[in-house]
Amino acid sequence: MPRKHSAADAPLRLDNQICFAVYSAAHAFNRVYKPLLDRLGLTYPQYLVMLVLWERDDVPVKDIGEKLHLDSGTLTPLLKRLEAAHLVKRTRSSEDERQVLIALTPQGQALKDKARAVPQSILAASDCSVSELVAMKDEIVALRDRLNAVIGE
Amino acid sequence: MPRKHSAADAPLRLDNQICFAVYSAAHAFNRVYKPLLDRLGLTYPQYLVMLVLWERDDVPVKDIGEKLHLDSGTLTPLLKRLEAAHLVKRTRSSEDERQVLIALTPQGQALKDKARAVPQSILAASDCSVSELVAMKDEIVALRDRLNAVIGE
DNA sequence: TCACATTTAATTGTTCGCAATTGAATGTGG
DNA sequence: CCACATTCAATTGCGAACAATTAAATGTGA
Repeated sequence: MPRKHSAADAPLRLDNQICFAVYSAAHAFNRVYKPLLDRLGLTYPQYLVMLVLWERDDVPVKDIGEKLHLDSGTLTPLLKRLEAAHLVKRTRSSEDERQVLIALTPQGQALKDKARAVPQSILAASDCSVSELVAMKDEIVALRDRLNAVIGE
Repeated sequence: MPRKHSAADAPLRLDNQICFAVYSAAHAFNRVYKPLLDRLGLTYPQYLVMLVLWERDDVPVKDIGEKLHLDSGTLTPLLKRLEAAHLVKRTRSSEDERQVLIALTPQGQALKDKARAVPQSILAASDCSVSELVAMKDEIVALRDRLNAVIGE
């Protein structure tokens, strides 16, 4: 009775790993987003930062980091690039000089209108109903939060 | 009737984006994996390459790239680091000298036994039944494949 | 056979992502 | 008031990830 794989190896098989499903799905999203975001002059992580700022402007770096689960080592250079692109302004808070507040420029605000086309294109590319996507999103978020709970945050 | 957000903005809200759910879940996985893989001396992408090689040894770089959706720009330096760690051997194929074949060293093979503990720890961290995880994985893979179909691969 | 296209890795340059450290500003206990 | 810890952003260094290019090997058609 020949077997291609040992049963003991099943947990190590690539196709059985949910982490690889998530990892490769994230890269697939990135590739779908790329041509859309190129038109806005943004990378995907930059787009995420803009999403945060379009919801609430003039926030410290730390708040952005908490929402996106990113630290200053990632955000500081990214925000400097957004500033070089004239989409945001970085200013030290006068109340607390440790903080740097990130505010949208008029161009940064204006980009929001062009960005509205993006979620529509992604929905189309997903080839899936909105309700299915919402259900999946909620499941994935729940899993993510359980993982984050383990590493204590 | 004051509203915090315009309904027209709903598609742009961070928490409504499945892509961000996937993106942040991938990073959460990475953080859970990190202490486990540190013990093996591997990064997460290196672990993925080892998973491929533990299933099938002595494969060209291109095959690894197709399974993991990565290109030579990512894999070449990664494989050189695995070679420097004495886990793999890189040799030009004699039949087709364009190809570089990746083979496990005895140490690379031996690492598989230490790696068996990893999926168990991840399962525990997920705080979720195996059947639920399998169902989620299949959904995410299906979504990923639909996205990949759009960008043509 | 020979020009030409294709395939395969490697290389270069840019941007993330994170650990670890630094330095300045702020908060706190004695 | 002052030593001390904490907070916050910036910096440094390393490892992905990918686009674009290069170079060598191989395949193909006239």
